[in-house]
Amino acid sequence: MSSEERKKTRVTLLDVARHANVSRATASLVLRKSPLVGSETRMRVEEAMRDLGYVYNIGAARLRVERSQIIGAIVPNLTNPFFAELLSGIEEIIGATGKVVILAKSGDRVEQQEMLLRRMREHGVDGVILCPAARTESTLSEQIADWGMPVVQVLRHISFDMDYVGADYATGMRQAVDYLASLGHERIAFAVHGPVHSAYQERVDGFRDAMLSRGLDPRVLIRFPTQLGEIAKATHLLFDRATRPTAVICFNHLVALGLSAGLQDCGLTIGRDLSLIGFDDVADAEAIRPRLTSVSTGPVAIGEMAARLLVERIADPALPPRRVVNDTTLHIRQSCGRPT
Amino acid sequence: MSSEERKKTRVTLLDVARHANVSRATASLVLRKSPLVGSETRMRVEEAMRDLGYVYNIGAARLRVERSQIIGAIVPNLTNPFFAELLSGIEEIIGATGKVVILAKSGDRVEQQEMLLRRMREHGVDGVILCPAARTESTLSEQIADWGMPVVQVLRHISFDMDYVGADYATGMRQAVDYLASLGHERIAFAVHGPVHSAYQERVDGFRDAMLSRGLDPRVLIRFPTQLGEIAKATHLLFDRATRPTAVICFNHLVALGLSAGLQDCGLTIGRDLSLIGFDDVADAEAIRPRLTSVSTGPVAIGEMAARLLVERIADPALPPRRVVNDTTLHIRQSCGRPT
DNA sequence: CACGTCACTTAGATCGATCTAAAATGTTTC
DNA sequence: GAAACATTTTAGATCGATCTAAGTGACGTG
Repeated sequence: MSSEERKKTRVTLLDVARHANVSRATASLVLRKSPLVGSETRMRVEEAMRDLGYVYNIGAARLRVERSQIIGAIVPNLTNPFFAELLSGIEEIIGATGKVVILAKSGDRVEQQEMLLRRMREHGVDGVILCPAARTESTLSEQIADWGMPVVQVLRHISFDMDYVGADYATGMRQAVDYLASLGHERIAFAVHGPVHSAYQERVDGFRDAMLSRGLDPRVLIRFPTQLGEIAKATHLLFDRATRPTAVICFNHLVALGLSAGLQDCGLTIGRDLSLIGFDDVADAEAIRPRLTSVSTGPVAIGEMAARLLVERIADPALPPRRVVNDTTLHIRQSCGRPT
Repeated sequence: MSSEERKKTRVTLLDVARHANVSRATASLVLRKSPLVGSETRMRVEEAMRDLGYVYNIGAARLRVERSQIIGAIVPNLTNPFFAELLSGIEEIIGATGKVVILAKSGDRVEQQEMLLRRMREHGVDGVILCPAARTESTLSEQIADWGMPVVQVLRHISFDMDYVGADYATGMRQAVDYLASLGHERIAFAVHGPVHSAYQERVDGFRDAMLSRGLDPRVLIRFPTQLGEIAKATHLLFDRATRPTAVICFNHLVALGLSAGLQDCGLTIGRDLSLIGFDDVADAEAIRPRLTSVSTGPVAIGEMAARLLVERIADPALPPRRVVNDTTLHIRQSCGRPT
């Protein structure tokens, strides 16, 4: 019990076994709650574990059984609250199953992502939840299959051969466009930013399709800087073209936040001078003023679902690949009005 | 090379050795870049590794050497962007040293935290960065010492015997109070929320000391709900007392965001009708309108510093405990004016 | 009383790396 | 040509768990 004795060498199962007058094998059975051991023996062993302050060594166990109880999560970055919420959902579910999450950010760089995947394999992760970096080759999925590593794609996908959890961006776009159109808007811009990936493409395509089916001009894509601070300063991009839009749909929470700020800086009143619709709707969104009408994609729920899928995939690698596409909902608040 | 052969049994160092016509020991030396092996042999082994698609098994290695290359990070939650930024800093530094971060959230619950610490010990983490849950007993530090586990406290501290990295909340408070006082404010409220812990206490004490040294009444502490959505709705608490404050200092980013929204909902103009100062200044802060004057604590830098300290602590457990207290800076923007 | 059954218990091999101590090989030196 | 030395290489034990296959009693039965 006292700290000095234990400090040098960690307490091992063999120590426990000796202390309880049983064999290592029996102690191991107690550890794994096997029904084979007698209740009197079980109690003796459990007491010995407490007495000695025994700590299970998962690493050693993993050498025998093929299960590390570690899963990996790779996201582009963490300062974007959207990914933080995603991660929160992942950690919640994985933690509840007794596993542990290794966290890493790729910075949307393919080489970094490759390095991280290797590192995770070295750690023997049971599986990985991956939000693929922009420009990830689809051949990565073959490599992953080759490695025999269970992987769930989240938010973005590079292959149909791996599980995927995301949101229905196209429908979200349609909801936004339809709502604006119903208010009478015709010149609607889509404010995009960041690298191109499947989620980007789906939003852009969704925007175009929704606009076309309304008979509206789908070509007004305006590209904003990546950094939040720069977006507000670039607000003028909205007005640099011949025909000025009466409404803007934002690519994500960052763009919405930036433009909301930028428009106010220009002295414009959102919802009156220009209508604004956000995308993603992270937790902070409800505290922005003016209240932003926004398409919600539910990052926490996506993270939870991805974690569940990964757990199932690990349990049964032969399962056919599944795609879970969450519904989006349009939260109508106060940033949209009739065009002027 | 082809996927079928390898799928059953993972490629081991022994396979590599055989393929390169050397012993397991030699292959191991190559792996660890020992200068002992001849350059011709080294090349042969490295080629074999590539040919067979060998992946290092850290878990197996860890059984011999006492180093898992895993560190743990425990934070109260992840949806608060403050902690997400902290984590981003941690991951950045730990990742750069070739280690990996296990992430977990305690939900500010002591039992959960205890369970997580145990789980991390089972995984043999080399050390832990811990933001202690509220109401953590200071005896935890003795247990941790007993375990011989390197731990760095971040943002909150429970003991002087462990390393600590945080921000100088007291000085931050003084900066805020001084600034408001210099504008002529005398009735300044401190809007707090959440559980009580060292960082909470330091802010409260800092507020009181700063107010007292200006000869102002330090007793106006107003407690707001924990959830962001509730804060805005509770804004009226500011005006429920006999003498209404002319300025409010916010406990953190969430309170600042909530009150900023709530005040606007009341039809008040921030900076004119009431002055508001934020605390923490996460990345989003620069995009809030009106621009919030705010005390910045630099979460990313704190995370980075904590990670560096942990790495040093792991390298030399005998080091005396250190405390790193980052300076805070007051970012003056537009949410404060003269009292009316 | 021998034998089969039931309920536990255990010895020893095993997972994939590292480490020690010794062996093999090559090079100088006298 | 042998001893001394430097340079590489290796056999085998080891880390702490799990797993297989076999062992030990106790008990009931024909």
